[in-house]
Order: sequence, then structure tokens, then C-alpha cells
Amino acid sequence: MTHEQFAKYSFLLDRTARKVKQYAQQQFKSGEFDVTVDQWLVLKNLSENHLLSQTQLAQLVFKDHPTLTRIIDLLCKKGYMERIPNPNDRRSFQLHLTTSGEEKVRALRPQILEIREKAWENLSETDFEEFKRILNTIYMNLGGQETEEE
Amino acid sequence: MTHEQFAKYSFLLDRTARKVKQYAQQQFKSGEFDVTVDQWLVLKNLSENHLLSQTQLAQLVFKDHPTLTRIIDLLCKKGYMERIPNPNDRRSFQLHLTTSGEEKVRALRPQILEIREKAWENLSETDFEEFKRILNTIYMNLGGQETEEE
DNA sequence: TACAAATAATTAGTGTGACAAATATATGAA
DNA sequence: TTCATATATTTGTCACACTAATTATTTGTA
Repeated sequence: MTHEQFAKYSFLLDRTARKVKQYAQQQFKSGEFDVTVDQWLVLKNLSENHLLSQTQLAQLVFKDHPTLTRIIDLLCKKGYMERIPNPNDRRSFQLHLTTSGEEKVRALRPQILEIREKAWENLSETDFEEFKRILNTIYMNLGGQETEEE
Repeated sequence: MTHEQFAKYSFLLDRTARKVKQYAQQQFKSGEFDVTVDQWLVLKNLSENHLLSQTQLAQLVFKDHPTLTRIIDLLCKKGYMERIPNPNDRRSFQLHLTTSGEEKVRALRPQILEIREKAWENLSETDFEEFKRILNTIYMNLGGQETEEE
């Protein structure tokens, strides 16, 4: 195999990642979910982990701080979450979902799982494991931090 | 496997695609390549296909028209390419590299191939084929168009 | 020929991603 | 205690992605 062909992984990876996001976002829109794909990722993680700081949340969702600050701004504006001052550290906040945010997560979770499955038609569970292994290897080759399996 | 775990492919895919782009961009920057990763993709495709219209180029690189318009604006400003009016259709342009653009492609190509290889450490050629197959299957499951193999 | 529909490219608006710098607060060592 | 250093978050800037709307031109058809 030539190096030229080999280097195409980056193109295919980028193209597929964009397609996955684009497909999900279109479904989110036609379903009037009122959140973007990235906003959903934040809501979902908040529903599973309470009173996180922004730094902790940033590590969970692998977004940098400025990006997360802006996503949180939007979610607060929509009323799905709040920043509560941390009584032990005045630099930081404790993040939590509002009732409206909890309801949103409950309502969307099953619909989003269904949207996500579409990508996996014609692929097996073995493919899934292989895919995860390769993605994680690439991620770590480029300096990513190991993440524990669940 | 639960659906929950299953749906994580979208997260891993997005995370890895971003890491790959970020790693490359950092190398581009420290090497003073004077182009972004996406600008390189456009230059590279132009060097391999002459006198494309923007619509044709957009299909090749899988970018939408507004994004491509702006990337081309930047590359023209840098003097690497030009828009030539199409004599047969006054709506469109024929895109081509300048001499400076041709030189840029020649100079960067080998360096970029080297950067791209870093991601593939600890992975085999079989892994590469599997990876390509899975990415393309996902891409097509979500409505992507078949692309011919080279 | 005339005109509706299609096409090529651009513009505008919003969201996200990366990086650098700024602000505010906390911590640790002299 | 004090001051340098570290940490949490925000702000600013540029680039890219997606949608919708706009402009200019071409094409198909009556």
C-alpha cells in the first residue's frame, strides 16, 4: 500500500464524523429537540453526574474550556441548566440541570439512541469493538489520555 | 451490549476526528506551513484536478459551498490559487493553482504524509482496511454517496 | 421569444473548535 | 504574612459547518 492511499484515513475519518454529526443534527431539528448535538452531550453528562465544575465537565466531554463556557451559556439561556457558585471556591461553579433540563433529557434520550443506531446498520458487534479499538489507538498515538472502559 | 454503550461510537468518532485534525494543525503550525488542514485538502485536490468549478471541488472534498467559498477566498488572498471566469458559463469559475500554489503543494506533500503516519503507529494494514470499511459503511448508512475506490 | 425552474456562487447568521490572553481566586513556600 | 505560582473561568480572534436567503446566469419548455 502506498503512503498516499494510507494517508486517506484522515479524510475518511473527518468526512464520516461530519456525516454522523450532520445526520444527528438534522434529526434533532426535524424533531424540534431545541438543542444541538453538542448541547445534548453536555445535558446527558450532567444528568449522569451532579454538581460538576466546568473543568470536570470539560474532561468528561472532551471539549476545551472556552467552547464549554459558550455551550453552557446557551443551555442556561434556554433554561435547561444553572451555574451555582461553589461555596468552597469562589472561582468555580457547580453545574446542575433545572427541572426543565431533567425533563428534556428524559424525553430525548430514547429518541436519540434510535437516531444513533441508524449508523450501525449492516455492522456487527465485533465491528463495533474493532472500531472502538482503532479509534482509541489513534487517539492515544496522538497524545490523547487513556480513558477507563465501562 | 446495551444500547447506551453502543451509542458511544459517535462520541469516540468525534473525539478522534478532532484529535487527528488538532494534531495535524499543530504540526502545520510549528512547521510554518502557512495553511490550515482544510486549506491543504483544497490545495492537494486542486493539484490533482485542473480547472474544477467550485461545485465540483466541493463534491471532491465534501465541504459545503459556503465553507468552500471562504477557504478559496483565503487561499486566493495568500496567492496560492485563482478564480478564472469560465468562458462557457458566466456563473462559475475555473479554479487553478498559481505557481506559488504548485510549489507549496510540492514542498508540503512529503512532510504531511509523515505527519499523517503518526496516528497509525501500533496498527496494521488489516486494521486500516477494517477501519476504512467501517467508516464507509457508516457514511453510506447515513445517506452518503458511494465513492469509487482507487 | 418569454418565462419559470434549475444551477453556481455568495452572503448572513448561529454554533462549534482551537488557541492566546485576561481576570479572579486559591495555594504553597519563603 | 507575602508573593510567586497555579487554577477556574471568561473573552477575543480566526477558521470551519450548516442553514437559509440572495444574486446572477443558464436551461427547458410553452
